[in-house]
This record gives sequence, C-alpha cells and structure tokens, in this order.
Amino acid sequence: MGKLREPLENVAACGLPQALEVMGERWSFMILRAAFNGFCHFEEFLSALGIARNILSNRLAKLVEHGILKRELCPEDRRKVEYRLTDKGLDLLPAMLALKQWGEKYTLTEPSNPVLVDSTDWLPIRRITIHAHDGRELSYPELRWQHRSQIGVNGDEEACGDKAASAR
Amino acid sequence: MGKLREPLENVAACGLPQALEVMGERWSFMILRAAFNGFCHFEEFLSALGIARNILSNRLAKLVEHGILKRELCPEDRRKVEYRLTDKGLDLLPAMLALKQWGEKYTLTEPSNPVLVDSTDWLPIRRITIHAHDGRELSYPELRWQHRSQIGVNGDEEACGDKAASAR
DNA sequence: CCATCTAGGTTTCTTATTGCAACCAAAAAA
DNA sequence: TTTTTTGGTTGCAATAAGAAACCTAGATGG
Repeated sequence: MGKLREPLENVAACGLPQALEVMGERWSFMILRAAFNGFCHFEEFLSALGIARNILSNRLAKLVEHGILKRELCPEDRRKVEYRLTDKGLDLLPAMLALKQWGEKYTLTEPSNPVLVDSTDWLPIRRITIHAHDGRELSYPELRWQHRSQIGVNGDEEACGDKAASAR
Repeated sequence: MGKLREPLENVAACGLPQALEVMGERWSFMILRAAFNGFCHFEEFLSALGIARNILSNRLAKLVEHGILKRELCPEDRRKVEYRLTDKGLDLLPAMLALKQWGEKYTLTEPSNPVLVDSTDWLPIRRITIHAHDGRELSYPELRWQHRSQIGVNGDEEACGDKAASAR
C-alpha cells in the first residue's frame, strides 16, 4: 500500500475510533446481528445471545443512546418494549457482513445459514469488496493512501470520506 | 428484511462470533488501522494509539497468534521487531473501511485524511456497499434471509458464505 | 378484586480486563 | 564500558463483565 504514514494529529480525525466507541464494546455487534435477524425484545436477545441481563440492559441503552436502535413500547402490551434498527443502525450492515464474511472465510468449516439473498432473483449477495469510483473491483496492491488536498484535480466522486456533512 | 428468524442452533454457525473473538477486543481494530497505515514497530503503535504497554503487548501477541499479523525480527537491528499484516489481516480491510466509513458518515464533522485511492487513476475508492451476484448495488429493503438449502435451484455463484473450505 | 405471571429492568457481589507505573534484559551506540 | 533504545514483564489500582437475586408495572386468570 502507499508509503504515506498517517500523521498522529490525523489519527483523531478518523471515523474508526468514533465507530468503535459504541460498536467496539463487547456484545454490540452480536446484538446488532440479532436485530438484523429480526429479534427485537429484551428476552429474545437475552436467550439468543447468552449475555448477562445487566449487560444487555446497558448495551441496549447505549445503542439507543447512539441512535443505532430505537426503543418503542408495544401499544397492545405495555410491558413489552421493541428495540428496532434505525437508519443509522441499518447502515452498519456492510460493516457487519464484511466482518462476518471474514470470520467465515478463515474460521468456519461449515457454510453459515441463513444467507442474505437479493429479493429479485433470490441469489446470494456478492462478497463485500473494495471498488474503484467506476465500480471496478480493487485488490489490495492497487490501493494507495492519498491526502485529500492532492485529490481534487481529477474530479471528486462520491468516495470514501465524502459524506462528513450528512450527519444523520 | 426477510421474516426468517435465525434459529438459535445456527447462531454459533456464523462467522461473526469467530471474527469478534480477536477483532472484538478493545484496541484490535485501532492496531489494525495503524498497521494498514504502515506502522509496524511496538513503540510506533504505542505512541500512535496511546494504549498501555502491557495491553499492546498482549494484543499484538493475540493478533499474531490468530494469524492477522506476523512478527519478524529486523535482521539489521536485532532489537527491533516488525509486526506486519498477513494475507488474513489484509483481508480485514473491507470490514475496517466499512466501519470507518460508517463512523465518518455519522460522527465526523471534517473529512478524514488520508483517503484510499485507486493507484491507476488516483481517485478515491467507492463507499463500501452490498452488491448482488451480478454486481448491482442492493439497498437494504431488497435483501432477504434465505436458508442455504433453498438456494441451489438457480445456480450457486460466488457468494456470501461460499468460502468455508478455504480456511487459510 | 386478588393472586400469579411476564417483560424488562436494578442491585449486589464476584471475577476478568484494562490501565498505569515501575522494572528488566538484549542489543546497539557513544 | 557506560548509556540508550526497543520490546517487553510485573504488580497493583480502576473499570467492565458476569451471575444471581430482587423489583415493578402491567397483563392474565379465576
């Protein structure tokens, strides 16, 4: 990859630490996965994940606080609470799938189940990879780190770090 | 998304818990990012990340143990150790980018720097998204969960869970 | 209306994990 | 041969996670 070594001052100006603030905590990704699989009640998460009650309670609260899940009371049974993915939460799907696929590639012996398919033809989705602005798939040695200031010259497509303004 | 609720027995047969075993620990992703940015020495990680010495030591050992980094002694200065990404480690790039991009989208105010570009035209890479087997970009509502057994009928492309056998 | 059950939490206590600071040893430099 | 550099380890305090018991509003059933 590029020789450019990211200077320390920029380490903070990176989305990763921000993302990890919530998703880096233990159980967060597993709760997210359960949510993507349709689970939405406290007791469902509890028995599906084998997490401790107090920790689940804490983690759900944090996910809600960070806008990844929304907490809404069931109108027909006011004891029940539904935790559902927000748009911000749904946007974590590529990250979760990439991680899951990596885990499958390197550690699973049997194929995982179920699998995500395209609803139009019911065929499994493609593996998550890196693409050039024009859609070509890029392999690792084709990538370089480049400073933003050096980029504008050829135009500025929708790209890796372009959406800083659309903060929800 | 699909109504299919993943049964509990299958929860274990998922790459995610496996992936999180290493990458779910605190600092793992930050160390990985530093490695992708060209850092490779103990003291570099230490000052770049602000992590405690003993934790860094422990985390590097685990990343090596899991085959994500390889540890090699510098021949020209035998005090120095180089921690470098293995192929397995490099394969985490899509997951790391997806997470980073998510963090940028939702929490960063200024654009991050540097940015990954395609070395052939020096334009920033595309945002990591989900694609159908034929390359069409898929949005969230177009996805469904489907059991593997239900899929073979229309053919079986290279897909989400296809690589179970290539375990490094 | 009263007892019981359910869903979603707290509280308390125990056990890991993290972080800090000091210490250490092999190798290189002065 | 002393000093510095590099990559650790050790011991101890602080924080987070896990287990189990307890709690409360709201349903359910008689």
